[in-house]
Amino acid sequence: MNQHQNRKPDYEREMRRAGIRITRPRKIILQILTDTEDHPDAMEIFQRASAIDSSISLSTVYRTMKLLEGMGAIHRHAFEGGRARFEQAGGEHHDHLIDMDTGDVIEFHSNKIEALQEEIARSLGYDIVHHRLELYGRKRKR
Amino acid sequence: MNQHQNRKPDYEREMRRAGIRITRPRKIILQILTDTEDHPDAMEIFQRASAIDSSISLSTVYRTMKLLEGMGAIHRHAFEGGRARFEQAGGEHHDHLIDMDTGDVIEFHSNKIEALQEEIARSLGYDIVHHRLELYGRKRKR
DNA sequence: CTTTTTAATGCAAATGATTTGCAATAGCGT
DNA sequence: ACGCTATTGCAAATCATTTGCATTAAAAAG
Repeated sequence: MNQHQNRKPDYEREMRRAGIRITRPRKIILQILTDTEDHPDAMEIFQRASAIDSSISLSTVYRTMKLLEGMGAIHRHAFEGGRARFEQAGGEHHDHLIDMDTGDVIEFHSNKIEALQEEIARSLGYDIVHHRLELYGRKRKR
Repeated sequence: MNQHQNRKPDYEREMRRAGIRITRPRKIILQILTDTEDHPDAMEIFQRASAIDSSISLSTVYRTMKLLEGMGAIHRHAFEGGRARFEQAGGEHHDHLIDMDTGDVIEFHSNKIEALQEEIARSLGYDIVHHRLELYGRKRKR
C-alpha cells in the first residue's frame, strides 16, 4: 500500500526556521497539498480550502503557492490550457503524460531520455537548467 | 546565403481556395513570418507589421495568428514566461532549446527521444497526439 | 497571559496576454 | 463600378495571476 503518513517533509518546521509564520490558511493549504495525489490548480486548491475555512481567499492561495514554490516544496506546471497546476515536490524527478480527454496527469520517467537531452544540450554548447517534457495523448482505443 | 524566395509554401493560394480573403494585413503578416528565422511573439510581429503599415492592429495580428495556426501554417509555442511565440510550419518536426539569458531558441531533433516517448506512451496505454519538449539552459561557460 | 511588532490576510483594483462585440471598411465575385 | 459579407480597428471584456492597502493575527517580548 502507499505510505501516507510519513511521506510529509516537515515544511512547517522548515518555515519556522526561516522565520515564516505558520498561519491558519497556510496550514490548511499545506494539508491539502500533502493529501493530494493529483495535480490541482489554484482554483481547485482554493475550493478545497474554502470547504475547510470559508474565509480563505484566492489571493492567499496564490501567495502561498508562490511561497511554497520558492521553498522548493511544490512544483508548478504550466500544462496546456488555462491555469497552472501544482504538485508537492519531494518525489523523484519525472515528466508528465496528460490525458487530453480527462485532464488526468500520469507521471513517468526515462533515464534514457534524460541522458539524451543532456547529450543534445552539450553538443549545442549548453548546460540544461531545467526542462519540460509533456506528452499529450488519449487512451489507446482497443 | 540562405534561400529566401522559394521556401514559402503558397499560403495565399491555399487561403483563396478556402474562401479566405487575402487582405493587406494578412499579406504583411504572412510576409513577416516567412522572412523570419526566429520565433517572434504577437507583439513583435505587430511591431514589425506596424513599421510597414501603421494602421494594422494588434487584434488583427492575434486573429491572423489564430487563422494561420488553424490552417497549419504556423506553430504556436508557449515557452516559459509571458507571451506565446510563433514559427512558420513546414519544416521537419523539432523540439526547442531556449537560451535563458537571451531568449534565443535553438531547434533540435532526436529520433531516439521521439521513439522513447512513443514507447513510454504505449506502455501506459496511450496514443500521443502531440508533445512538448523544451530544454531551458545557458551557454556552457568554458 | 497581555502587549508589541510586523508579517500575512482579504478585498478590490491592477496587470498582462489574448479575445471579442460592433460599427465601419474593404476584398472579390459579378 | 456594385453589392455582399468577411475582415478590420478600436475599445471593452476575459482569464489567470498579482498587488496595494488597511486590518488582523502570529509569535516575540515582557
